[in-house]
Amino acid sequence: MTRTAEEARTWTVRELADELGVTTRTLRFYEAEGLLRPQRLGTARLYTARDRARLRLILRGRRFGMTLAECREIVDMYDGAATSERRQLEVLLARLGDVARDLRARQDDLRRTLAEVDDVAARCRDRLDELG
Amino acid sequence: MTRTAEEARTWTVRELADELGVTTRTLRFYEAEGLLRPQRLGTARLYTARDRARLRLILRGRRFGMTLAECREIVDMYDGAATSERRQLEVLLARLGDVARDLRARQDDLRRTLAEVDDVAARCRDRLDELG
DNA sequence: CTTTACGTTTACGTCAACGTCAAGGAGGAC
DNA sequence: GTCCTCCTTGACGTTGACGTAAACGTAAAG
Repeated sequence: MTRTAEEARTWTVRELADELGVTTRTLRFYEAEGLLRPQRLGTARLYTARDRARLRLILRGRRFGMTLAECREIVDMYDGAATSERRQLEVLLARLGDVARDLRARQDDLRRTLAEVDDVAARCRDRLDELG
Repeated sequence: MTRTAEEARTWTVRELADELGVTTRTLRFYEAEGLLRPQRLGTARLYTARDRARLRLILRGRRFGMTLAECREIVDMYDGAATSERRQLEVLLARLGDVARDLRARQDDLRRTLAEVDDVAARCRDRLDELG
């Protein structure tokens, strides 16, 4: 499977939905919200590797508790990275900095949470040991 | 400020809400949902350090996209860690393991996301360099 | 004693993110 | 042809997590 072959591949709604664990309703909803713009083959939707990549980004954002509006901002940024307009690149770079900062804050948050959970687990084990 | 002094301190709805960046409506809602059980001074709510700790846990869960039901499970677990019933401790320990696994998966997810964001930012900078 | 600034409960409203249902088109199997 | 299955587009329903408004209590300030 060459690179071009992989990138030329397309998906139907069902294929893409099943692969990424969402319903077809979700895909249509995202399209109505302007997050995806699959091509059409007649009336049927046809998703490219690019659409698939966008969708994966969106779903990851959702897992982090982002709203669809925030997800859209992110995926649009990824698309904007190919521009050649100086001003747009600068704006984009600044936004990316914000996003990165936010992500790092989340990492810290997550680290603390995990440490606490591990701590509670340790206390549990101690109690169990005490109980023989 | 001794330890006991700090732990003996109480908060009104407004104080707690303002400090943790939520509305009083949210605190009352959480109470109605059984996530918080502040004492009463007459009819007024009085939150202890313990309530505050629970609330912080809940809010952190929310930031991670957890539902209130999931948050409740977590905070109840923290409370349950002091039990002396063997069976309950074992169940709790197992659940904690699940939670920890999930958290670690999220960490990986975050790491990948951050790497991608950094990558896009780097490509931006390259483009800017090319443009002089 | 009234005003002002809180607090309270109860009830209904809202918004996001879909689910669900109805009514039908397109294309293959038989 | 006629099923059958999958797809389509609306349109309305649902759920979670609050917001908002009404109607009232309370306690300190002037």
